[in-house]
Amino acid sequence: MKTPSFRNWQSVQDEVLRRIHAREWKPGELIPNEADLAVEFGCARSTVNRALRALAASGLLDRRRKAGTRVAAQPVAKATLDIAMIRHEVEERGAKYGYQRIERVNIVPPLRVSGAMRTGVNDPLLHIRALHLANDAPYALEDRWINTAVAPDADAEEFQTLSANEWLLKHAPYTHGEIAFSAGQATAQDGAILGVAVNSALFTIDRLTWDNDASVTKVRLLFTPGYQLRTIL
Amino acid sequence: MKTPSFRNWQSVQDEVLRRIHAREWKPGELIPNEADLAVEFGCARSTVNRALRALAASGLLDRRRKAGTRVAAQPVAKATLDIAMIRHEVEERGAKYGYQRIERVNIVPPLRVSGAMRTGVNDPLLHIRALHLANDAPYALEDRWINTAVAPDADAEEFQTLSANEWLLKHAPYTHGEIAFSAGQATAQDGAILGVAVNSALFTIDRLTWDNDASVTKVRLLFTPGYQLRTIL
DNA sequence: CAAATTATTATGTATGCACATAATAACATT
DNA sequence: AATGTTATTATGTGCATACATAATAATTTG
Repeated sequence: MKTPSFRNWQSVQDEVLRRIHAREWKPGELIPNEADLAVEFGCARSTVNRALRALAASGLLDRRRKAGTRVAAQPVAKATLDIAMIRHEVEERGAKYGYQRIERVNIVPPLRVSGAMRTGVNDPLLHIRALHLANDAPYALEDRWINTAVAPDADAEEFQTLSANEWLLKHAPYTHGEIAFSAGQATAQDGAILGVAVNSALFTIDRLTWDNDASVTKVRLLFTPGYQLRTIL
Repeated sequence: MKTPSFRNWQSVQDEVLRRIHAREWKPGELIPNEADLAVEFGCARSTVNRALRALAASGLLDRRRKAGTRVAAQPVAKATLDIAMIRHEVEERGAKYGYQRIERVNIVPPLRVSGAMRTGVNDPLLHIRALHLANDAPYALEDRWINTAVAPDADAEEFQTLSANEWLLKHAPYTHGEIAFSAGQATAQDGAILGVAVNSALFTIDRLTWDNDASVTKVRLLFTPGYQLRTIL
């Protein structure tokens, strides 16, 4: 039985996936090492390494120096979500994007906000509430705090026609962040703005971004009922 | 001004990130090409390529043959979620996992299910409803359809003590899938099982997996109020 | 036998070179 | 000026070699 030749990393990776999928290589078991696979596939060892690297990053393989490479015993599926600017999201759905500022104040935030953002309890932050629209209908309600110690230019921005997110993307780079997805019930106030009944289920995204050790912005987005975030596995 | 030497791909990548972050290389602009960066950094061109590759995959850079490499004009943040088995999710939160089968029948599904799974309109599927528990309290309600043409051994499984997801992970590999996150309101029936009021907001996950062109399983998970899915940016 | 040390192994990476490929720029033709 | 062809360029990749590193296995010591 002559093994077909796999002369590039993509076909090596496809064959590896095929063997995993066909359970020729079972979860938890060691697979042949790079050097042996290179001989078998008729390619260079670094080509095998290149093929296996992404599979390890995606959680399908578990690789250890000396111990070798195993098919992950408990594969954890990974779903990657693109967190796009809301304008793009709306426009990609073929709708017309709109934005309305509801409120903009410079105030001392509640403790849960200053605590999360690690700002001083008496430090004022810029608080902005705004509504995003799709075809003139409410799409998402935004409640945002901006740390003007990190983004001082925000103090001069009205955010009347430009959303804070679009402004921040241009003026306040972040190094990392945290994001959470949940379901919450509409309050009377939020429900009135979004045009939905009290206690409607709203898909909720909470996000906090950091520039190294300093928080940049903390935002809560409430999406109108029917909103779905989709991706592929 | 002597440029420090970056002798490995990680430090090259860190420096590239620093320049992007500091807006030395602005969004939308071309950055020096690989060969020039290699000279500047005092390393091999393939080391630069190695460093830039992941940044392109993560959306920070936009790379084109001949045109060169640009800082992405509109960076799209990517959030990667681990879709773990519910048992692991519960146990990682320090709780005791529990499982209760509610129902198991072999029936012809509604059209929206056979349509989504691309099975015949008169083909019976295995329908399983089950409750996942954390510390003996409801955690998630599962409503699942299994395509027994693809996973015929499921016909012999009772799913009395073992959840369908755990069984499928061992017996029915999939090649790809689709997943959607949303917020829905609890019906009277589901609310009663989950022990929550009608119209409570429930975080909802819909998932459909495929083995090449054949659907494997379609599942809807309803999580009790307070559930959050978190990750980092 | 247990603990410490050494040897070995498989992955991780850097390099230089060569070739491949997509795609832009330059040039030629009508 | 518009269209077609060719040349050039920057990324993408394969290869062979060498070295680095983590970590397991084997050997040595008490």
